[in-house]
Amino acid sequence: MSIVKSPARRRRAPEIRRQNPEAVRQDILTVATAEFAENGFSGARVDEIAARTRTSKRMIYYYFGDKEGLFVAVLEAAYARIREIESGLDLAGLPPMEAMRRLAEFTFTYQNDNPDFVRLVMVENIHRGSHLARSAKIQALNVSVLQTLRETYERGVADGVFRPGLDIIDIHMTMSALAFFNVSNRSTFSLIFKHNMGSRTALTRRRQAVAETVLGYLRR
Amino acid sequence: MSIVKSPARRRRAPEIRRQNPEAVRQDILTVATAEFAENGFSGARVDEIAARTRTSKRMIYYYFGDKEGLFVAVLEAAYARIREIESGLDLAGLPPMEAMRRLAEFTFTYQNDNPDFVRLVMVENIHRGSHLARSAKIQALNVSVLQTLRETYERGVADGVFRPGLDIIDIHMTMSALAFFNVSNRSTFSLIFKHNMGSRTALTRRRQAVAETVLGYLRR
Amino acid sequence: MSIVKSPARRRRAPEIRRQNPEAVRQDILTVATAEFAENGFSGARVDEIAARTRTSKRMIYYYFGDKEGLFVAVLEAAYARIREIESGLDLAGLPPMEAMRRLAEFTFTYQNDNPDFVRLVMVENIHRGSHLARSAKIQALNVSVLQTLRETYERGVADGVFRPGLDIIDIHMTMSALAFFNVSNRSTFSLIFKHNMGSRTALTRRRQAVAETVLGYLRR
Amino acid sequence: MSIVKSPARRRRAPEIRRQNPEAVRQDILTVATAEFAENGFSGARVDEIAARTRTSKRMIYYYFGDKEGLFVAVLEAAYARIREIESGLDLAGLPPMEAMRRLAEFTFTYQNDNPDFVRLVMVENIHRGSHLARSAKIQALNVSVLQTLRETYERGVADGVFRPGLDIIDIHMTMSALAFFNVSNRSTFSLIFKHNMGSRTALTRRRQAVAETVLGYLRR
DNA sequence: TATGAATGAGGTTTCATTCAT
DNA sequence: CATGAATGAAACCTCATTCAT
Repeated sequence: MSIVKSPARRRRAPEIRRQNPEAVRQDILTVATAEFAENGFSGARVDEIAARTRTSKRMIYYYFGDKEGLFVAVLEAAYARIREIESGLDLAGLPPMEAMRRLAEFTFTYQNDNPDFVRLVMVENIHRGSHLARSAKIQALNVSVLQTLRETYERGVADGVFRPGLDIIDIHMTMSALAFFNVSNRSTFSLIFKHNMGSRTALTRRRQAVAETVLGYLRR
Repeated sequence: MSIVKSPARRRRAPEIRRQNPEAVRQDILTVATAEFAENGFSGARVDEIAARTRTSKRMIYYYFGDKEGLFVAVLEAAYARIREIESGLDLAGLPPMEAMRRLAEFTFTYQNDNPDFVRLVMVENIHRGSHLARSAKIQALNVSVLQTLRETYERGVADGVFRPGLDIIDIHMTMSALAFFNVSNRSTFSLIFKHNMGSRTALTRRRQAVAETVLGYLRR
Repeated sequence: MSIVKSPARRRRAPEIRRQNPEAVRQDILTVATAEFAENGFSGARVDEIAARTRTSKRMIYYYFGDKEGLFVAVLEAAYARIREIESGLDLAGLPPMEAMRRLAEFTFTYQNDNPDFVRLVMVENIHRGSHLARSAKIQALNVSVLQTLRETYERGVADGVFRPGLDIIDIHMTMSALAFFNVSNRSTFSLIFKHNMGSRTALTRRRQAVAETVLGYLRR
Repeated sequence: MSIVKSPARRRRAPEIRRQNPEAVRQDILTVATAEFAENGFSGARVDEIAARTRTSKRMIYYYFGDKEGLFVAVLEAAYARIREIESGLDLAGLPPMEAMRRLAEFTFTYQNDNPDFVRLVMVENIHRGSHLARSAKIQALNVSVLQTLRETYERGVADGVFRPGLDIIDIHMTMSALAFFNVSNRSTFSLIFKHNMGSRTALTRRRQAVAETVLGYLRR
């Protein structure tokens, strides 16, 4: 009880609104991911995000500070997801050639199955990485890929199946580029060349072509 | 737009401001290209474009109808430029392997030299190609590449230097992807992997790697 | 006529809304002066100002950029008014003692008749002069007072009616302080000492006391 | 208030956080005094005050009801402090002229050493004394000054050193005005006249000039 | 054809305050 | 007593677009 007269207390119906904060955060993050992926940073509407959430607009600012803070959190979560799955691939147990094909195909499949991730990365690149640069977490997340790739490549060189002297980053870039493009440029490419890149058969064919291309580059 | 700090209106004497309408259009288009490429569609500001133009906002609406119409025109002009240069490459005069390398390297170089083109395509893909779909001109512009590519490929197959049975679109996609990614994802990639993709030496190295990758895929 | 189809044109009733921009600016400025004087900078509401104006909120931003820009303009106008009247006092035509009394009384009367000016200066001081510091015009406006004061003082010293060796700024400060306080601290002072400082007789008495005080300080 | 960047909640063990309630009140009051003095009533942020406190926002509302109640308490405490010191001056032991000089100089010095007091009074005047009017304590606090002043003045008149017939409140007002202005209008005055009013030498000089002015008004 | 003025609708953000535990 | 979570209302500001001359 307050020791001074309490001014105008509004009693609200006791809805079941008590949530655990982590769930609220997650709810916002999920909705925001979709909205930013769909409309870009400037095109996304905080109002729209709030409306699709179980909480209010006010909570978005409570948890994430501002629109940019929310976008940074969305990016971090998106990168965290792919890197986590990636590190569970267990490539060490496969022969180098197999392992490389597996990695290339995983990259391709993941990005095709998760166009939101690809679109968020596109959006962030339009903004010249300014949000990623504000994130402390990002740096730690992304080194593991290169490590895995390096081990596999070196095994392959030792086995005599891969050309020596290649740059790990080059290999990663090639895999990423071929996988990424298939999602990122699908709209314009399909439109211009009347080629449906999203069909099941097209995806299967292209995934194989991509793996071939990568392996062709590596092969002795 | 605000007029802050310039409340004193200067009534300009009706000089002969008669401009060549095509020049006005071009002026607007040039400025708009930079603005859309820099900030995306939603992030671009009509006011900003008008301010950097030698004409007024009214003219933008007069010539292009609305912001979307302007963006469509910007896209059309950007595609027209690359296709025009592409068709001047004269690949028919070169042996197939050389011609393919030339085409891959040109694609890579052009996109690296014209990041605005790449960024506009990214932006349009974020919008799922909706503006391109409104354009009548685009369709006509982009078939020629495939034609050139097909001829070169078939010459190579006939000469026995290329594998038969490949899909022309696959080849084009591979070239585009590897060239495009180098510009489109430069910000995030550089940031995450601490790898400067824009330096002169990095570009030269990567261009060669890209050409190798493409040729490796084609080679018998 | 536009060369492209015009999207959704809303025809508004042809109200008489065509204003000359200087009038619009003045209208906003007048209303804003009252609002800022009444509620301070943070307490003032742009919405409220707009509502009392013949134009819209949007126009405030069009002409003044933001709330701070508006406040700066309000301050500039307020200072301009008092300095303009001040410079019309024609003190040079009076004997020094008379001239000083006239200046002290004018200062007192003006500030009592224009509490908004006093309150704006209070508000600006709460903000540590940050808005005034942004104004280019202010500096030029306020030198003339000191000049007038100096001439009068020196005439008085020459005539043997004023003590020599006094600081012009000290004299100005004393006049200002005594006049200002009567308005600035009226609320708290009246409340605490049960003394109505605003009545006609109180003002007349106090004005004389203030003039006496200033002249007492100057007198040989 | 936002919790940004600290999403990991620390469930604190229910330590013995039992604080002396008076200490909590004082803590809040100290912080609030600084915040209100710095930013005015509307400009002050309850969140900010809470953040700088050793307790939580809830306690502010528990002890003071609302923002206005807190401001009233801040004002009361500020007035209580100056009046307490004032009553300890022991002017009765000094000859009238000395005593008056002492009082004028004390007023000047106290206000210059306690700009927060001056600023709070400014803020309250902007609000037309509405908070002070709500306070019961204030009235009792401020009569003593006049009493002291009256005794001193009458002694001076009896001694033949002061002019008879002056109004006690006039004298108090003159002292207050000259002292107050030096703090209240320092920002704008310094800015406009390029005169540093806060330096040690400027303060010493001005204090003397103020005392002279007051005594000049009183002197027979 | 050209320009500054004008605007409705909606965008992001902030604030004092209250609730559940 | 104490704390983090929650919130409605309203604040400031921006945007694409149109109008009057």
